[in-house]
Amino acid sequence: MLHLTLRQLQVFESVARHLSFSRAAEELHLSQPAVSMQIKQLEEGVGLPLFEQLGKKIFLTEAGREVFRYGSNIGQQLAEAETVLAEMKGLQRGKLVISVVTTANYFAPQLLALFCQRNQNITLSLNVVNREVLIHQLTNNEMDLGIMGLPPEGLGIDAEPFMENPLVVIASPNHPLALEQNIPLSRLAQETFIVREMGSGTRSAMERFFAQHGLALSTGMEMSTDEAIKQAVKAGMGLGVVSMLTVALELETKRLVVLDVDSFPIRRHWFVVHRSGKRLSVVAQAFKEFLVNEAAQLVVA
Amino acid sequence: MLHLTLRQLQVFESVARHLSFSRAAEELHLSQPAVSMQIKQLEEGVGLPLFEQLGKKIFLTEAGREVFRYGSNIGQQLAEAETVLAEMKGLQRGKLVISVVTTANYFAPQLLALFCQRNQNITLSLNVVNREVLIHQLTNNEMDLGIMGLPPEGLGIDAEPFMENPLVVIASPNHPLALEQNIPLSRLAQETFIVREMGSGTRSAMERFFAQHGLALSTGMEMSTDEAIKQAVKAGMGLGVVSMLTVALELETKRLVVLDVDSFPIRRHWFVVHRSGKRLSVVAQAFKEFLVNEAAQLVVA
DNA sequence: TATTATGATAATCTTTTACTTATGCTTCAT
DNA sequence: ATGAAGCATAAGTAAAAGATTATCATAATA
Repeated sequence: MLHLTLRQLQVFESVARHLSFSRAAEELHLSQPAVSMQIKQLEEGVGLPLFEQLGKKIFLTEAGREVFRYGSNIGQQLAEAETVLAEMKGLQRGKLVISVVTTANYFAPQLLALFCQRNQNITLSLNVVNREVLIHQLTNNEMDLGIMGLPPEGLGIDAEPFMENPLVVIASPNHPLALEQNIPLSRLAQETFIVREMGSGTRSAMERFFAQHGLALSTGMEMSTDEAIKQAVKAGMGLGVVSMLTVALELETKRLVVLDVDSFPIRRHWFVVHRSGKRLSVVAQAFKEFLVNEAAQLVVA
Repeated sequence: MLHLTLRQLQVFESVARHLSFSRAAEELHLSQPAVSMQIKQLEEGVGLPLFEQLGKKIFLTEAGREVFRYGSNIGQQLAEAETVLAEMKGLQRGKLVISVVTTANYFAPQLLALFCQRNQNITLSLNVVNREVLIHQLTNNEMDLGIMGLPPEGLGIDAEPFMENPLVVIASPNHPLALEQNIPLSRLAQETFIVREMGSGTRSAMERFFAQHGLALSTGMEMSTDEAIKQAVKAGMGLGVVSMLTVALELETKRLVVLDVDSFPIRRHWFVVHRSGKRLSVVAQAFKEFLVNEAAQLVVA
């Protein structure tokens, strides 16, 4: 094994550049013998003379030229590493791995795009998965931050709310209840609901809500995306409970209406989550703060 | 300036590979705290955490991945340097810079070719220059070895003879003296000689020789190569004095003849030279020995 | 809940590193 | 031939590097 130190290479580089021990010593603010010793040790480590002295001039040997070449490469690698790491300390560079729950797909991309726009040179990876998978990723440390509506408890997860997430009842504009006001909650017991699959955060929240109010929920089809629920509701196959954010377009274009049911909307929040105890990178920390401080205004607008 | 040591990188590499401090400690035959400390110091030097611990598993941070990448590159450079240098210690690799005097161009390439053939992986650079330039290169250490017929004295040059270099008088086959035998040296005083330029080794040797024998040399044209002299002599423009080696072909094909002059041939040698005190590389040393031991037989054959 | 595995921390010791100054030797230039 | 320049060598020193063992904290596991 080649035994040498970076210090030796550094001193060697200076000597090779000046072709003078004394000049190198000056440059490095060392005594001349200190330089001689470093070179001597390097030569011992390498096992070959690196300089030859003829008269009062010194020259690089062939071996010296090789060491110079490799030493330069190494120096370059170090310099490059230094700048990259320096950039990572600031916000100039970094990688951010984010997973969001299916529903968040309606607004998360906007936020990420905006954040990346502000901080160039940040590489981003976005995964859209369902709640269960996200929890799995979270416990396995496969991501930096997650966005979800219903953080699991007791799994050592830090969750911070950053935006409202009202759940509303949607119906086709042709639905009998479409124009009514102050619909009593109990009235919904007669209706059929198109719901998300088990394990979905929206589904859980919805079930809990109805249970709390002593209502039996009659579920029709199960859909694995909010998009599918919207289509089914549009087609008049029943009512739906979805996040307000997912139906902005449909409301505007009158494809769907929000029913004015008592106790609705269900008040929930979006949370940014990460495994507790995880040391967030500079970038991750910045993104989290970005969400907490600005996301609410940005998405509304 | 990024402050880190190769030791730190080495330990880091092991930890990153095992994703375990304890495993790395085993591999490196160290105690676990020793590993912890190296990593800690590296992290301090870098200014960023390289690992994060979640539960009892550790993960590389983004910064850690970068350090791993650059560290690997550096390790690779070191390994490559090691093999190259190891090869240079043997004869498996090396570079040889040779300069030869113009006349030696008639036999030096054969020798070099043979040497390279025997020792693959040796890079060779051959310069053909005149005597003055060669001496200049020699004093400036611009080459490893030189081949010349008349080593300068008093310039701190080591010269070792390795092959005979007889100088003969050549003439056109039609020359009046062509068929004569035992031509007295004095007879040459009536002839015109085509000579090499001043500073040429052959020219110097020739002048010295005539002077020693009390003869005035009448010179005609000056030529800067032996080839040109041969052409002029062939054309009947005068006599020439050249190294025997340069006219082998012309003698065989009767384009030229060697005159049988008393005291001729001038007995000289080819010398392999280098600046005295120069540390010859393994390759240069080998080539020098090759010349001294084998060149004579090889070129004759 | 007790055990075990893993890493962090503390105290300590030895060795090596990275220098220094003083001095000597060689070569070049005056 | 004498001085100056340049590198090597020797002796000495303060700091650090690189370990060790012992102990502690934490989290997964049985």
